[in-house]
Amino acid sequence: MVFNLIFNKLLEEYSYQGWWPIISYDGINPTKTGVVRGYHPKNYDFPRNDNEQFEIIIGSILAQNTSWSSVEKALINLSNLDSFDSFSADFILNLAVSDENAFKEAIRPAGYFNQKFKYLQNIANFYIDLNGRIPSRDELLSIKGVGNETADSIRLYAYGQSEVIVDAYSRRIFSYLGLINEKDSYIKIKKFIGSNFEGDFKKYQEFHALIVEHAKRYYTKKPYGLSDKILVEFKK
DNA sequence: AACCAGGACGTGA
DNA sequence: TCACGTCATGGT
Repeated sequence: MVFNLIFNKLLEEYSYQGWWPIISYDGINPTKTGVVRGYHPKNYDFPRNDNEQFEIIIGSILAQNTSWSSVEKALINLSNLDSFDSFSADFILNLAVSDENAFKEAIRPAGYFNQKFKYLQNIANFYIDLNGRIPSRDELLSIKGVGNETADSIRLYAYGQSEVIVDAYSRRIFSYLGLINEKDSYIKIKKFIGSNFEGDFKKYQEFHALIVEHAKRYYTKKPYGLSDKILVEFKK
C-alpha cells in the first residue's frame, strides 16, 4: 500500500483540501493560495443538490488543461448571466441556443472556448438523460469532450465514486519517484495506483487534491521534482 | 519568450 | 495502438 503511505505524508504536510470547490459556497480556506472561496475542508457532503453536482461537472470540462483561477472566472461569468439557476443543465442548454455569443464570452477566460462550448452542451444533454442516475465510467467516456481524467473527476467529485485520477501531475510525481513509467497508459497507471491504495471515496478525493497541491509546489518547473523533499523518502 | 495550466480529439502511421 | 498537431486564454 505504498500510495497510502504517500497519502499519509501529503495529508500531514498539507492537511485536508476540501475539493471539489463549489464557487457558490461560502466556505473559507485561508490557507489556499490563489483561490479563497468554495473549498470545504473535512466536509464531504458536497454536492448537496443537482446544481452543485452539475457545477462540478461543468468545472471539470472547463478545467481541461486550464488553471483553476481561469475556470473560476468562467464559472462566475456564467453565474452572472442568471443568478437564480446558473448551474442547471437546462440553463446551459437554453443559454447556448438563446445567446451563443454571451456564452462563449463567459467561458472565454478558460480557453478553448469553441470546443468547450460544444462539450458543455454535450454533457448537459447527457446529464438530463441520466435523470439522477450515477453514470458509469464508460458512459461518461462516450461523451465527446470527456476523456479518462474528466470521467474520473466527475465520478469521484460529482458522484462520490472511488476512482483514481491520473493527471499530468500524478505522472510527474510517481515517475520521479520511480513507481511508474511516465508514458504508460492511463489505465495501466490507474490500475497500479488503485491496487496499492485503500480507502473510502473521501480518501480518494483527498488523495487527488493532495497530489495537485504537492505538484504545484515541486513539479511545475523542469526538471520536475528535484526540490521535492517531502516525498523523496519514497524514491526508488 | 518559452513554458505551463486540475486534457481531449482527429489524423495518419 | 501511438505519436503528433490542434484547440485558446492567462500567468510566470
